Amino acid sequence: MPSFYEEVYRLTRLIPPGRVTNYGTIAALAGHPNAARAVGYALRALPEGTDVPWQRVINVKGHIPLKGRDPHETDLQRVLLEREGVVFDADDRVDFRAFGWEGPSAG
DNA sequence: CTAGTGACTGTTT
DNA sequence: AAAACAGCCACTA
Repeated sequence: MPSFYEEVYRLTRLIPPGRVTNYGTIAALAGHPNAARAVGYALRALPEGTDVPWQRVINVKGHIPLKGRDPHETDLQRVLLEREGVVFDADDRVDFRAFGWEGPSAG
């Protein structure tokens, strides 16, 4: 039985390029719809050179808060997403209605 | 097992 | 809309 972390990383890798999703979705796909906290905890533990597209996982606000983390990481998030084709709003936020990813079954 | 912490989210003021 | 409070889960000591 895979650990919660492995599930989170695995599901995060399923997110197609040019799409984004929130922690709640990943948590739900992992089997715990209210474990968004734990999802963020898992992604936070990821290194820089990881093969997990953590940048495609953002909060309901549309981005990752810079609290407790160097702006370099969060800034990289926007850069990576823009390189994938994701467009940011005037408030540096992503529109889930345009780039939101509900899950592998949703397509 | 108990206590503390956090890349979250929803409800209430 | 912004701030404050409560609920949830997993990791660490």
